[in-house]
Amino acid sequence: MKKIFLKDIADALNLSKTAVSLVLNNRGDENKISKETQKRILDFAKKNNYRPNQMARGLSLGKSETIGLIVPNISDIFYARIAHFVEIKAKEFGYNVVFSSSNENPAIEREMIYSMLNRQVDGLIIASTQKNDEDILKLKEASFPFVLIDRYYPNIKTNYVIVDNLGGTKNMTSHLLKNGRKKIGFISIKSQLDALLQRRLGYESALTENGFEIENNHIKELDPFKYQDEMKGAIKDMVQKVNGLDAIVFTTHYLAASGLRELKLLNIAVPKKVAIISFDELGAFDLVEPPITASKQPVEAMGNEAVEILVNEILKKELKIENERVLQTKLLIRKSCGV
Amino acid sequence: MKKIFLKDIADALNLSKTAVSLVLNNRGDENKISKETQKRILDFAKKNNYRPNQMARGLSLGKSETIGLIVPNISDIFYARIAHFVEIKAKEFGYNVVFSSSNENPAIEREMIYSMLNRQVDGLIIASTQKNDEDILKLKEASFPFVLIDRYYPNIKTNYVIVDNLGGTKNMTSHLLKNGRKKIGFISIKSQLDALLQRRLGYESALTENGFEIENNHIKELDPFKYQDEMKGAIKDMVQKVNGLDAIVFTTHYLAASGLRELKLLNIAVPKKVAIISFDELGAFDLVEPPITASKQPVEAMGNEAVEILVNEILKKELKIENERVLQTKLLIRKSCGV
DNA sequence: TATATTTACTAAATCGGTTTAGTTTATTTA
DNA sequence: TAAATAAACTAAACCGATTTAGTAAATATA
Repeated sequence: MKKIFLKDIADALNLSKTAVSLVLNNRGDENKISKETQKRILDFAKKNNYRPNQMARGLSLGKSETIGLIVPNISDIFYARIAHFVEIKAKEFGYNVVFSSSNENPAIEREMIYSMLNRQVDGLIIASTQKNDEDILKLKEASFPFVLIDRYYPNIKTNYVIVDNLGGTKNMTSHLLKNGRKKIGFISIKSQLDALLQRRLGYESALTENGFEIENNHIKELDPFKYQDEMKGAIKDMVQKVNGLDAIVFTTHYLAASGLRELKLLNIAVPKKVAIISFDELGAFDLVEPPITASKQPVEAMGNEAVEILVNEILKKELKIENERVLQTKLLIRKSCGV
Repeated sequence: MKKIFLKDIADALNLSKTAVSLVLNNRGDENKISKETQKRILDFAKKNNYRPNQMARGLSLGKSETIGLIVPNISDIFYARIAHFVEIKAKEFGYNVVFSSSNENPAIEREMIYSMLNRQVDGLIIASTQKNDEDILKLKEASFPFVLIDRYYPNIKTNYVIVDNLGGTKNMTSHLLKNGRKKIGFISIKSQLDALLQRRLGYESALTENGFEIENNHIKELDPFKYQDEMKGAIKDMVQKVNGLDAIVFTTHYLAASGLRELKLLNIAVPKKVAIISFDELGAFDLVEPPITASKQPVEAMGNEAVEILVNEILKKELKIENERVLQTKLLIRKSCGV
């Protein structure tokens, strides 16, 4: 079963490449290729298992029916799930997905963007490091179809699909206050990401709106690559030293997991002494002890909407609609915040 | 900043496309392009941010510097992590990665294989549904470079990287026996996957080697798509009904998680009444109550080795070495099996 | 000084598709 | 019955790279 090309079909049937190409692209009728010839071509192609070389096709058409997905880290279950739903939705529209991880490094992200452009992806979905204003602007100026997901650039008007980080965290913090907690800490990652800033603002606004002061030493922002080492100190400071906090808001699932791990090692009772709550969750958060209350992100909707917006953008001719979607998180109440 | 092509560089510098192409591919010296001309080309290309169209390049070269990765489901953390390490290693060798999920459907897997071949991937890494003998054989006959990962075809000689499923499960079962458990159950997925068969054999051989009978009603194989519904019944049968088992071996992380969930709902004490142990683990298995003893798979090594073997295969000229790698799992002992 | 070799390039073919601009033959229409 | 139209195709250009087979001018060798 050797590989067969357009020319082979044309030669075998005594036709031109043009005729064969037209028919195989479902444009036989409009180009008045006789039904009989069409059938001959289709049958021969099927029998010989013809499959067009997508490189040649892509070169000729200037497109590839491929979407590029750039995420910080595909082994983070959050982005893995995004990728999963992006892939499913993309396939519905006939697109394949190429992915790359930037590892939170803007230089790698830039490299990935251009590498994908060179590979003629038809559009990009990017969960950006948010330090690439320049390249995002270039994409925009070039009218290249793209959608930001999970992270966006507040100062650049683009299509994006994000969640309401402020609202979600405010909600979480209010939940703790409602449950009687008075001294609530906040553990996040040191980062310029707007999502994390918004989460902090959500925490702060819940406090102030409820008549509490914002205390700087109730807030810890850990190094993104060393948070596991820094967690113990942070928890000790907040809970065991002078602060005596009775609750902690974690801004990511991995911080919450790491935090709980340290709380257990330090023998601090959760939620009795300290309640914890997490922005975003892991599949096993209902199984840990205690089960962790968390704001669940609508990952499936995020993936779906990003693809829908992108495909629309790819196919559209002139219309210039900006799609800015802010989805809501959902608080899953479990036992880590007390009753 | 508009897009620039090889021809533009040639025209601007009054040179031929040939010269420019040779220099940009680092073959200026061997083709006696003067140092001065080389510098002019390199400078101009850099200044104008030239990036070759990879479709044209791929068409011309018959290769794409891209590796295809086909997994059952990218949102399964196990495969997400495989993808992560595959991507990192591939990048080291200068390859990009295209991924697709087969959703355990052999028809989709076949479609993905051919779609990727049409996109001129240089090689494939496949965690197969294991129901595609035909296509795997075709790949082999065509001498197309590929490596199976996680799942292989016992009857087809190929490159593969898998783990010692039998040994790992035997080890797990022995661990339970050593801890004094006498009536050990086995919960798996109904499937033809050799990995799951081996895990069952591992369980059985540990039992027989230690003088225990294999009891068919101690073994449950759940529907892969309905295991969450079937889990409660399985646990009830095994623990609460006549069987009165005192331990359960789960063959995947999601079965263990689901099983623990039901055990908790049924108020069955773990490990006091029933010990549990899991093949493969989730990141939070050390945080759940009780922390789950599990066989950890060497995901990073699997990804790395698969890529190394594949790249070797892609680059090699004649030599025909079969690489069959069976890696060992590592038992992480936690509290779910008793002391 | 005539010939051979080297240097520094280039023209054109090629990869495998798509597409534009025709062409030939048969059928209508005036 | 000649001119116009329609039917059913095809030749060749094109996408943007790589590569083969040369070539003209400069230098070396006999």
